[in-house]
Amino acid sequence: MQTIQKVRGFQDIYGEDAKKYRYIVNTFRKYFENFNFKEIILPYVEDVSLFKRSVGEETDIVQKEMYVFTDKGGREIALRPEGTASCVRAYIEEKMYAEGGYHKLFYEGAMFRYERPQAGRYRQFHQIGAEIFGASSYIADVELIYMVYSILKELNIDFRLEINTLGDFSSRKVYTENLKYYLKRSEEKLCQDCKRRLETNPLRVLDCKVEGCKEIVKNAPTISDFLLEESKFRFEKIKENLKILSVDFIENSKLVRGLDYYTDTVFEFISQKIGSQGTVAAGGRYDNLVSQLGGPDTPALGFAAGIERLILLVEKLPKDKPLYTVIPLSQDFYTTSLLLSSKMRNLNIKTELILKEGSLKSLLKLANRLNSDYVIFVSQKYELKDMKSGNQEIFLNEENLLEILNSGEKTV
RNA sequence: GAGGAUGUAGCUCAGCAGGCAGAGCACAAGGUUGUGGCCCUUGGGGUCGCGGGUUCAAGUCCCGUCAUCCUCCCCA
Repeated sequence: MQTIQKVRGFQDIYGEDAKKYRYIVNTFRKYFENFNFKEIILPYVEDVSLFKRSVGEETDIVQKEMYVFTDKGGREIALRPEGTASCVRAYIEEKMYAEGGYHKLFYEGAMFRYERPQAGRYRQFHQIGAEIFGASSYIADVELIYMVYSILKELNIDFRLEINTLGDFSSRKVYTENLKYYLKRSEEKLCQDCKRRLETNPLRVLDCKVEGCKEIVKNAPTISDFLLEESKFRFEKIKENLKILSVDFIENSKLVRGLDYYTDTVFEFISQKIGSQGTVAAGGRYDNLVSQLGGPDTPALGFAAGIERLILLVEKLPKDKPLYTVIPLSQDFYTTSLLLSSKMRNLNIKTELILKEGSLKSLLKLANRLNSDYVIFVSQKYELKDMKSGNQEIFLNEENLLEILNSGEKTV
């Protein structure tokens, strides 16, 4: 019979990777909790137009990477390619703004983009991210960056942080026109990709790695000449405060983001250890997006991290609890073993009850492969064996054994 | 969407002048009379990714296809 394989670009995450996945998510959640972000559990599908209007009609994500289908009611639906759009939609639709103040939300889950699979890049991938709505102060930018920085530090990942400012919508628009005008004059010397970028996203040309393009970009107008005082002030304050918080960063005036909605602050956490330019987390401010999607004028900012990419970078997992493996020495002791295991688990002891039959040798071998720290042989008596030292101690009744286990003193 | 590499045992891979499909690890049994790891012996395991073609003969050559990895593009 022909076996069925998983769909291209999709993956089963199990074993060590699943452990890393959970560890990463739990670490993020711990910080979200401490920074008082509230979880929002979002749908995996949205109306296609949501992404067209937020991510940008011209972006690759919308143009060629979205999973789009028509449902039985004739609705044009997309599997979400990112989380921010849904978050903003929910903020508006649920009228959170009506409560006043500001809102700090986080989400986690699968995203879908139809693209060529690569290391740390899948068609279904997972992001964890957070958004802040209604906070215009630069202190929000600082805190968001600081939080992500702290999380990645705790995960013990090797990364660098790059930050930039794109200015507000109008000055960015003016700048983009100027840049385009400048690049047009040297269009012939640009690489094929950049000729295309000139039309789709001129800012991207700044980031091109081709020598010829780098040469042209060198004398191009820079965004800083077009920034409003307000934007300059924000950026300076952010840098100043990040330094005070001991956050290491690199100012990269060529850093641009692929999504259309960013304004002012943008940042990227990059690790050299993975390919594709190595971005593991990124985000920025998007002060116009909420109103653009029909909500009240609301400043906002956020970030998202790619969990698969982080899995590639996490090396050490926190230590597991010690494992106790219960081996009944014959079927006569199955019931006794079940009772013992159940009592151990009630004491919050990680307990593996051996579920198969076989020679003692094979069962002990199995216990060894399960990385058992201790084994308990069950017969008329109980024998506690320390797998590291090989020492054993005999207990004549369950009570005495449980007492020792509960006290945490392994005398063997 | 463009370019390149690779698919042989559960895993890592060898085999290519077309000529009986292999090794190490893992697994199982035993050596060791219910006690793991180290060592030794023996054993079970394969549609050589899939489909077609060339040939007396194809894992090996040719075409197609699917999948994986890498470089771009793009993104987290």
